[in-house]
Amino acid sequence: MKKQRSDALKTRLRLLEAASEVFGRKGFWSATHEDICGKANANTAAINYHFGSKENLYIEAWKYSFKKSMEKHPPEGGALPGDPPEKRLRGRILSYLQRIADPETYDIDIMLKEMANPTDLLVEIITATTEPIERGFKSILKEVIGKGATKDKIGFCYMSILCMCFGQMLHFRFASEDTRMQRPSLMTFDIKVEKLVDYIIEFIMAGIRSLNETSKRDKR
Amino acid sequence: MKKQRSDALKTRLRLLEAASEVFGRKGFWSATHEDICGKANANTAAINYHFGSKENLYIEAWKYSFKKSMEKHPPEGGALPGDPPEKRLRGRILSYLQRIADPETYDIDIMLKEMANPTDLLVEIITATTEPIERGFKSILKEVIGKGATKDKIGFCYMSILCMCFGQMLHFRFASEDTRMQRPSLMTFDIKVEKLVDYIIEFIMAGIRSLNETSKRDKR
Amino acid sequence: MKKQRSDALKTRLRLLEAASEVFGRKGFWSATHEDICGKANANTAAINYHFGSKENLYIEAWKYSFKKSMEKHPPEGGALPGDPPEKRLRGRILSYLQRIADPETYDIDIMLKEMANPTDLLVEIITATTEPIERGFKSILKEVIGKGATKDKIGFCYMSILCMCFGQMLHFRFASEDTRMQRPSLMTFDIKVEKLVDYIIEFIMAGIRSLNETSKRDKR
Amino acid sequence: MKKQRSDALKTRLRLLEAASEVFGRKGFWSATHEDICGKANANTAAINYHFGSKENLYIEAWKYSFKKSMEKHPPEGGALPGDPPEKRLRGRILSYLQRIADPETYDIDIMLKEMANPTDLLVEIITATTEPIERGFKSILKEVIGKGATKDKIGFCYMSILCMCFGQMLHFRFASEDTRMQRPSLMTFDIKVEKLVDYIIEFIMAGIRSLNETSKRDKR
DNA sequence: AATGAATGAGCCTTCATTCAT
DNA sequence: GATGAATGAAGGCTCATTCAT
Repeated sequence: MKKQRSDALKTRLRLLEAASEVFGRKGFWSATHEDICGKANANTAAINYHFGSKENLYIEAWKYSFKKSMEKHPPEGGALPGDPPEKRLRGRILSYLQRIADPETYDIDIMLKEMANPTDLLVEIITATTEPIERGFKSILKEVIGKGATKDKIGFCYMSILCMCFGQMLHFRFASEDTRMQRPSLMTFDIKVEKLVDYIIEFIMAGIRSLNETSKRDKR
Repeated sequence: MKKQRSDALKTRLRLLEAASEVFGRKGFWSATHEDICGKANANTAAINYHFGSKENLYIEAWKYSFKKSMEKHPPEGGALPGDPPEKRLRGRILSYLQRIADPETYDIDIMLKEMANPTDLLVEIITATTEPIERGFKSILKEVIGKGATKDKIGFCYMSILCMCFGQMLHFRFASEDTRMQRPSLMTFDIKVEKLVDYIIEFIMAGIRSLNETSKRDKR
Repeated sequence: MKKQRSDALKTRLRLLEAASEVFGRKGFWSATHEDICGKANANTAAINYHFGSKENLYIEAWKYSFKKSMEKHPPEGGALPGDPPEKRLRGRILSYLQRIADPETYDIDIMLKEMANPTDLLVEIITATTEPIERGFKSILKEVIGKGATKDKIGFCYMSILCMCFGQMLHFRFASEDTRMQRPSLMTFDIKVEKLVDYIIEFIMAGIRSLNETSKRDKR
Repeated sequence: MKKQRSDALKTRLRLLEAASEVFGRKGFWSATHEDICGKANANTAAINYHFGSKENLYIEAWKYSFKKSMEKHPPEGGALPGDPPEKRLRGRILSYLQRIADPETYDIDIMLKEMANPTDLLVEIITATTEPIERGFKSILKEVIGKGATKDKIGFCYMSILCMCFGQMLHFRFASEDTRMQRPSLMTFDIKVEKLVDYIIEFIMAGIRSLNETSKRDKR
C-alpha cells in the first residue's frame, strides 16, 4: 500500500495530532519516532523531515495542543465581564476543569509529564503561554479576597485551585477509565463529572472564603 | 562467609538507598543502571546480581522508601486516639505534609513519577501498602462529616486532602529550590512552611465543613 | 520550449558551478545534495533529475572544472614553441602554479580530495584529461635532461614538479587563509606568491639539473 | 562461535590497530563502526564501550599510530649528533621516508586524510606531537643554509622536504600497489625504493644548495 | 519539465543484560 | 560470590533517492 501524495501541511497536522497524543500518554522520553509516525501513518523519517528533531516536534506539539484546547474552552467559562467576581471565578475554574477533562486534547497531559520528567524544552514556552491565564485568575482572586489580598495569599489560593482541579480531575479520569490512563486508579469512587465540578468549586470557594475571614479576624 | 554475607547486605542497602533517590529524582525510565550503581559505588552488574532486574529493584526501592518514610513520620501526626476527630484529622494531614516535605525520603517522589509515567510495576504494591493510611483517613473523615457521609463524599474529601497536600508541598519544594526538583517552579511566592501548613489545613477543613453544611441543607 | 530548454541549461550550469565548489571544498563523501542544490538555488531532486546521480554529477563537475581551469590558464604559460626548453619548462610550471592558486577554479581541489579519498569515479577521466599535460611536460623534460633521460628519471622529475607545485601552493593557500581551506595551516611563514613561485621554480630546476649531472657523472 | 573473554587492554589494542588501519584507508567519515569492529573481532558497541565515541577513538588511534611509527623509525635516521649537518639532514629525510613507506603504520595516512577532510579533532594533537620533528629539521636546515637562513627560507625548505617526501612516497605507494591504496596510480614508472630515496634526497639537497647560493649572490 | 514530499537504508550511540572469570 | 568485559536490540537522525503531481 503506497502512501498517497498529500499536502505537507496535512502530514504535518497528522504528525502534530499523533505527537500530542503520544507525548501526552507516554511523555517525551518513552515516546518513540515509531510510536508517533505509526499513529500518523508516516515514515519514521517524517519527524526529522517535517520538524527537524524530536525535540522540536515536542515543542510544536505542545503549542498545537494548547491552542486547540484554549479555542475549545475559552478561559472565561461563560461568565461575562460585568458578572460579580465569584461568578467569574467559578467560570474560570469551570473552563479549567473542562480543559482537563476533555479527552480530545492533550496539553494538560503533556504538561504533567513534563513536570514529572522535565526536558528543559517547555519551561519557557509553557510559562509564556499560560501566563495570561494565571494573570486572569489572580486578578479575579484579588477582587474576591478583597482587602487582605497579599501576594502570598493570592498565590496560595491560585495554587490551591490548580491542585484541586488537576488532582481531582486526573483522579476522575483514572476512575472513569479514560483511555489516556493506562491503568485503573489507586482509589475509586463513583461520582459524575457535573457533581464533581460542583464539589470542587464549592470546596475551593469555601477554602478561599475561610482564609479571607481568618485574615480579617487576625487584623482585628 | 559471615563477613561476605554482611558485605552483600551492605551493598544491597546502598543499592536500595541509591535507587530510591535516583528513581525518585528521574523516574523509572530515565534512571539507568549506571546512575544507580555509580551512586551506590557498585558494579554495573550489581543490580541484576542482587535484584535480578531493574524492575525488581524498582519495586524493592519503593517498599524500602515507604517503610523508611512511615517509620520517620507516624501517620497519627501526634494526635491521640481519644482526641476529637478534627484534631486527629489535622494530625494525619500534618504527618502527610511532613512525609512529603522530608528531603531525605523518596517514596512520594517515586509515587509521583510513577503516576506520571506508569510502569505497571507499582500499582498493587502501592495500593496494598497505602491502604491502611487511606482507611485511617476515611474513618476519621466519616466521623468529621457525620450524617451526610456518603462513600462518594468521603472519597472526594480524601482526594481533596491528597490534592492539596501533594500540590502545595510539591510547589513549595519547587519554590524552595529543593535539590530533588530539577528546575525552578513556574510560579513563585514566598511563604514559610509552617504558615503553608496552616493555610493548607485551614483550606481543607473549610472545604470539608462547607460540603458538610451543604448536604445538611440539601436534606432539609 | 526554447525558453524552458534554456532554463534547464542554466540550472544545469548552476549545478555544475555549485558542485565544483562544494566537491572541491568538502570532497565527494562530505558533500550532500542539499549543500550543492542549496548553493545552486535548485531543488533537492535537481541532481538526480539533471544528472541521474551524485556520482555522475561528480564526474561532470570535474570535467567542467578542468575545462574552465585550462581555458583560463593555457599550459604553455606564455612560452613560445621556439623558446629554449628551460624557458618552456618554466612556462609550464608557472601555468600549473597559476591553476593551483586560482581561487575561482576547483579542479585541483577536487583532484586532491579524490586522491585522499578515492571514489573510483575519476581515475579514468582524470588520467585521460590530464594526459596531454603530462605528455607536454615529459617531452620538455626529455629535452632538458638530455642524454640521461630515462623514462624513470623523467617520471621522477615530473612527479617532483607536481609535488613541489601542489605542496607549496596548497600550503600557501593555507597560510593566506584561502577560503577553500577550512583551517589554518600547521605551519606558517610569510612569503609573497611571486617570490614563492621563484623559489619553487629555482628549487625544481636545481633538482633536475643535479640529477642530470649525477647521471652524466655516473656514466663516466 | 562465542567471543572469548580477554583482557580489556587486548581488545582495546585490537580496536586501536583496526581503527588506525581503517581510518588510514578510508578517513574519518567513511570509516564505520562496523568496519573497525569487524576487523577487530569486536561488537559494534565496543567502540563506545572502550573509547566513548568514534571521535575519541580517532584521536587515540592517531596517537597510537604516531607513537608506533616513531618508535620504529627514530627521527635521526641513523645519523649521529656529531655528524656534519648535511649528513644529519639526510638522516632525517631518510627516517621520514621510511615512516611514510612503512606499510604497517598508518599515522601518515590518517594525517593526509585529515588534511584533505579536516574533522577539527586532530589539529592540536598533530601540531603538538609533530612539533619536535619540525624543530629538529629546522635547526639542521639553519646550519645547512648558513648565513642566508631567514625564517622564510627555512620554512620554504622544510616545506619542500615535506612536499617531496610525501608526494614521491605516496606516489610510490600507488605505483607499487601498496595495499593501502585502493587503485593504481594515475601515473606509473618503475623505480626501486632505494633509488627513489637517493633521487629525493639529491633533488632536495640540490634545491636547498641552489637557494643558498642565490641568496649569497643576491647579497653581493 | 520540474519539484516538493516522502522514504528506507544505514549510521552512531545508549543501555539493560549476560558471560567468563 | 562478585565483577569487569562484552553484547544485541533499539533509538534518533542523515541523506541519496524515488514518487506523484
